[in-house]
Amino acid sequence: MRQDGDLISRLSEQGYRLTPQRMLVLSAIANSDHHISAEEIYAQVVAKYPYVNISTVYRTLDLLKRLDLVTETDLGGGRVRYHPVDKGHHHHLVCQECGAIIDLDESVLSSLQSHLLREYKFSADLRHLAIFGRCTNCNQ
Amino acid sequence: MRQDGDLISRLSEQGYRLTPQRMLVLSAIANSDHHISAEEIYAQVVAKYPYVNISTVYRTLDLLKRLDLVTETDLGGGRVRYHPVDKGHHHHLVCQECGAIIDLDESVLSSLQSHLLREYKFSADLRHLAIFGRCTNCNQ
DNA sequence: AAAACTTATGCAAGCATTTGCAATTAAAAC
DNA sequence: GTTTTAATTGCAAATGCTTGCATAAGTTTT
Repeated sequence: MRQDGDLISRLSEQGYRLTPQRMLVLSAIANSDHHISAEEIYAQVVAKYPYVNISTVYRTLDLLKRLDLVTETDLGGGRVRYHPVDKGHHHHLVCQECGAIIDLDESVLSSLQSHLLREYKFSADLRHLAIFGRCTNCNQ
Repeated sequence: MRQDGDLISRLSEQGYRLTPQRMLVLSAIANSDHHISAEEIYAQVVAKYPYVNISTVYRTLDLLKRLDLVTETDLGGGRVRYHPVDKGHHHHLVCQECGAIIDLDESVLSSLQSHLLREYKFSADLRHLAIFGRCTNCNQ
């Protein structure tokens, strides 16, 4: 709980206003123990402060992405999920058959990252990738 | 031109009906020289056969995905793009700054694929991946 | 502390895509 | 060749997310 101080101070450092709406979005993300969706954030925010629009949630998420404070990952299921950068990066293997999600350490993709930088001079953002496929069970 | 015979025969082999709508979607994909979007397919289809609904286009694309005849790739820009599987797989490095797209040979990810299979028993679908990041120019 | 400027929000409309349902079409059974 | 059954479509509504615009709130200048 209450690890949102970091996100909040980063925002104000950079000259952004700490509106009530933003504070609520920030603490919803910081206090969540999983990869949270915009809809889930919105539900938490509205519970405390009813007159907030969901577009404000999306705009705040957009800001946090631009400032590299949260990562955005599409884990399937039709909605994108968010995770604070300072809680560590990792990747996900998503089974398209049963929906199982296997967490993967960041290091698994680090050689790919350096390969792309060396051969293509491309700085890949591989902080939070979802790789789709089939897990052992579903691959029979 | 006219490489859609393959897609069409594959569909009928598997017992699916070859409706006019499907034929038009199929030939739009097969005759396109780039990664085509649903909206582009729809425009081509409607030009020849006006009473087609866009949901039919999406449903046909869905069918083709399930049958592994086309791949779906999110290259950014808010819409997903489609490509026939038999025209070869490759990956894309997408620059989030300038939008440049660098094509990447399939082989670049084959060692990752075998690693995931060996270590995690996960059969990753790495046929047509988009990796986001920054190209040389935009990375200053 | 009022005026001028900038930032952030709410609202409504828009976009790409999906889905439920009823109507149409084709295939299978008789 | 009807009847029964199943597959496919169109339509309209819904979903997740984005955007334009007017209002509101906060900053800066004077």
